[in-house]
Amino acid sequence: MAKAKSALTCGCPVAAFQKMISGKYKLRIVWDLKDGPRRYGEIRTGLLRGSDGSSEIAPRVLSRELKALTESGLIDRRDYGLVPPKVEYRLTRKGKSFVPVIAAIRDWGARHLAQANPVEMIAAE
Amino acid sequence: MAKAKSALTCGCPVAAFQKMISGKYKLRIVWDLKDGPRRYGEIRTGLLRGSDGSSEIAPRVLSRELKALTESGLIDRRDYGLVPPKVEYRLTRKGKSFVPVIAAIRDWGARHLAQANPVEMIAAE
DNA sequence: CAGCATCCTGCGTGATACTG
DNA sequence: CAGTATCACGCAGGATGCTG
Repeated sequence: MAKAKSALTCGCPVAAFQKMISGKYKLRIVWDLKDGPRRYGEIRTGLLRGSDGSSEIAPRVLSRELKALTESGLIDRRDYGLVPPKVEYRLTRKGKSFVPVIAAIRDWGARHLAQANPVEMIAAE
Repeated sequence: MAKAKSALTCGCPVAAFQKMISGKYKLRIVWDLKDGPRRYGEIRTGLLRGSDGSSEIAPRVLSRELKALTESGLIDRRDYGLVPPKVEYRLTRKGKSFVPVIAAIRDWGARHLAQANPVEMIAAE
């Protein structure tokens, strides 16, 4: 069995998953978007909060992550095409289906990675 | 709320998670180990099967992944200290608790990433 | 406001050779 | 068998400046 073995799916969804969420912000972006559409600047600001204070996020980086996520089909880009520009990103159906997975990751992380005080971290959001 | 904000935990388990499983093989190693202890060579061979045929895995790479996983507390290294060498890697309790998360990832990946034929991929293992 | 263009740097990854 | 040592490379990611 398991005749399907193309390079992308590679018989191992995990590899594809890793590629899809590679990058420091992709997971967090999807997570932040779970509450509804957000504008570019909002995402950017949201990522700074909670980050390890590593200055700012290069627009180039965020832009690429966003584009990658769009091409992955997790998020959708809506350009209102006006001046000043207004662009919103929102989760696609696929993206929404992915949220529980991130929740599982967060939950596990809160239990096993947070030596600090897990309770507060869970209550954090 | 959320007073805890060290760089490692960073108020965001996701970041720590990403660091922990960064690397192409870590997730797959943990997954392969879920069935029981495995020797270095077995892991190596196991990783080749299902990989995108990108030749072999550099020992240096596998070694580092294994060491990182050990330091993360996900796996445990047991050296039998004999000649020829025999070393087994097995999941720790923490590692075992992580398996369901990978399962969730695999499950989601099988449903949303496998354009080929998801049914066979699920049945694959 | 929401990006794109350019340069630069560190690290993850691969290949090869060697060792206890 | 289970690694370590060394070299090399590509790419993610940061910094800065500019644009429609």
